[in-house]
Amino acid sequence: MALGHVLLGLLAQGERHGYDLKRQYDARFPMAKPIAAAQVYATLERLLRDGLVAPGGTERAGGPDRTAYGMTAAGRQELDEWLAQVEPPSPFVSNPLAVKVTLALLVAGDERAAGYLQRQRAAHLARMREYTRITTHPDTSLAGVLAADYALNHLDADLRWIDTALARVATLAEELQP
Amino acid sequence: MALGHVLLGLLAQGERHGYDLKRQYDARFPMAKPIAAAQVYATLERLLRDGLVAPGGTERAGGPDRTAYGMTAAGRQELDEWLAQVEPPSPFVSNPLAVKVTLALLVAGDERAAGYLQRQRAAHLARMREYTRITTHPDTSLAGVLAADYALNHLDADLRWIDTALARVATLAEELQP
DNA sequence: ACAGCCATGTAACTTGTTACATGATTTT
DNA sequence: AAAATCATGTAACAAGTTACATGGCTGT
Repeated sequence: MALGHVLLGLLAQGERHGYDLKRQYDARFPMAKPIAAAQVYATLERLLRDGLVAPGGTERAGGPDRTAYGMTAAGRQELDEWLAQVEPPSPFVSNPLAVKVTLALLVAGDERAAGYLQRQRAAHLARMREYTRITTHPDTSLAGVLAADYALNHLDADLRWIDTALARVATLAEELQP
Repeated sequence: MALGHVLLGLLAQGERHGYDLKRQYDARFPMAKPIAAAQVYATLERLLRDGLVAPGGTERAGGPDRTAYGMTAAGRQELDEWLAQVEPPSPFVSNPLAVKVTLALLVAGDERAAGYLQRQRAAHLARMREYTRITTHPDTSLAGVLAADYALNHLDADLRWIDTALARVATLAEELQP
C-alpha cells in the first residue's frame, strides 16, 4: 500500500479531503509519476476500511460536499512504524534491460540483442540531456534538483551496465546456448 | 504484461508446459525475483485468452497431465514488437527514498529524516558488500555477474543521492515548511 | 445560457500475490 | 505405508489504472 502511507503522511498535518491530498502530492513530489484523482479516493476508502483514517468534518465551500479525513491513533502508529522502517535493499535484482537482452539472444541472436542495447543507449542519453537541463535551470526547486539528480545517477548506472553488456554479448550468447 | 512477454520469449524455442517455463525462468534470470508457479499458470491462461499461445500436445510422463503451449502467429508478432521496442526511460522519477525523507521532514523534523537516511545508508552498504562477494566468487555465471554488477551500480547511485540529501536536509526542511 | 472546470465518486479491468486443493510419483 | 515433492490448477485478494457519471460553480 505505497500510496496509503503517503496519504497518511500528508494527513499528519491535519484533516484533509481528497482533492487537497492530490494537490499536496503533486506539489511535494515534483517529478514523481502523477496520480489519478480516482486513486486517491480509492486509497482513502481502504484506509478507512482498515481503521487508519476516520471521516472528519464535511465542508461545503463551493462545489460538492467535501469530506475531510483525519488520522486515527492506529493510523498514526502505522505511519510512525513505516517512517522508522529502513527498506532492506532487496536481494533480488530487477533488471528489465537484462531480461530483454536475454530473450533477444534466445530468440534472435547477437546482432539483434546488440542493436537493442545500442538503441536503448541512445534513448538513455537523450533523457539524461533533459534532466541535465532541468538541474541547471535556475528556478528548479531543491526537491526538483534532487529528483533530477537521482534520475541522472540511475540512468548513468544503466548506461554503464549497457556498455559492459555490449562488450560481452557474444560471450553471453554462448553461455545461453550450450 | 511483463511476465507474459517473458513467457512468450521462452516459448519461442518451442512448446513448453508450465513447470518447464518456470524452471527456465529460474535458470535464465539468476538473481531476479523468483516467481510463484501459480503465476505462470495464471499468465498462461491470459495469453491463451488473448490468442497469443495455443495448447499443443498433452504429455504424461510421470505425474499429472502436462499441457504444452506453443506460440501462435499473433504471439510471435507481439513478441517481435516487444523485443524491438526501446523503453523510453520514463520522464517520471520514482524515488521511494525521497518520498520517505519528505514525509519524515513533514511529520517529524530534521533529525528524524537524517536518522532515516543514515540507517538506509548502512543497509545499502551491507547489501553492496554481499553483491561484491558474489561478483568476485569464481563460479558465478556471467549472467550472475552482470546482475550483481547492475545492482551494485544502482545501489551506488542511491548512495550518492543519500549523501547529497544528507548534506541538504536542513535546506529541504525550510523549503517544505514555508 | 452555455461551456468548461472543480471535486467526488463508482465500476470494471489488469497484473501480481497468497493460500489452498488435487492427485500422482518418488523417497524413506 | 507414510512422507516428501512434483506438477497443475482454482479462488480470493491487493494495488493500481481507466473510463465514466454526477452535480455544482465560474467565466463569457
